[in-house]
Amino acid sequence: MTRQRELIYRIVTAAPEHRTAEEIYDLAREEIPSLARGTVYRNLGLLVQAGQIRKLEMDGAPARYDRDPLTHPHLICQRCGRVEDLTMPEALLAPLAEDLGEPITGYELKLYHICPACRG
Amino acid sequence: MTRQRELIYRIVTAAPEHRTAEEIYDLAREEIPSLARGTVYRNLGLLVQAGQIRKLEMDGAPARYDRDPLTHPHLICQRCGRVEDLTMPEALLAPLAEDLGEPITGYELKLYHICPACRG
DNA sequence: ATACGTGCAAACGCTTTGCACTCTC
DNA sequence: GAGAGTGCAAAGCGTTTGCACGTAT
Repeated sequence: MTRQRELIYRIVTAAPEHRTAEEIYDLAREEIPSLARGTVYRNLGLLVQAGQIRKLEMDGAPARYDRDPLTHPHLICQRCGRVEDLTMPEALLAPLAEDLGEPITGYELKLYHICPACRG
Repeated sequence: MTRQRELIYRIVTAAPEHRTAEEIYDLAREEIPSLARGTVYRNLGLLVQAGQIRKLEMDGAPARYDRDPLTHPHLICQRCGRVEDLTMPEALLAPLAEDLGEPITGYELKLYHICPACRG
């Protein structure tokens, strides 16, 4: 754990925000101005691989990073891209998986809305 | 509807496959060899906007196009990227949306597995 | 003739990567 | 002093776009 990686991890996990690599990069440079963008991407990748954080691909927008590595659904504002975590009764998905007769290795559920702030 | 757009639409809707732009481009050039990649992207975009087909963003892989424009879940092979359509009892999502007390403008549900072919 | 669509190639945005250097153990 | 991690800049990849030309009304 280098200073850089520790900082990046701290930024992702400190707040419930789901930030983009660029946002993390900007925040991190307040503390380590020499930090390189590549280092941010590299470390985010490593943290994801290590199961410490989660990457959220965003449909035509930069990916965002979630401090909670466990699978759970997200509520996404279609206007500003803000992401909120949802809690999902596992029971909800079970019947669907059962119908398939297929072992499911994971899932991804995104709900879209216009957040109160954007609704005005 | 030009010849090119008609062809692209036909390729997407003819088969249940969820093809990438590149695959569609290759297939289309068998019929119109002069077809440009840009034309494929442009027309796919227009068809999506017109609500005739649906674009499926694929998490770090090229997008795929679905002949069914209606929202429905997908079963995706993590190894080869193959996509199958699922039918989702609307009733399943309703309680979740209700809990939010938020108007949902859309959803996206992806289930992941290793398809029989890849499982060997 | 007028508007829309095409082919081509260059640009774009996000992300990854090769490299030489610098830490750390 | 060996191995991992960094900063930098260039490349990569899927996709988009500006432009001049073609094509269909």
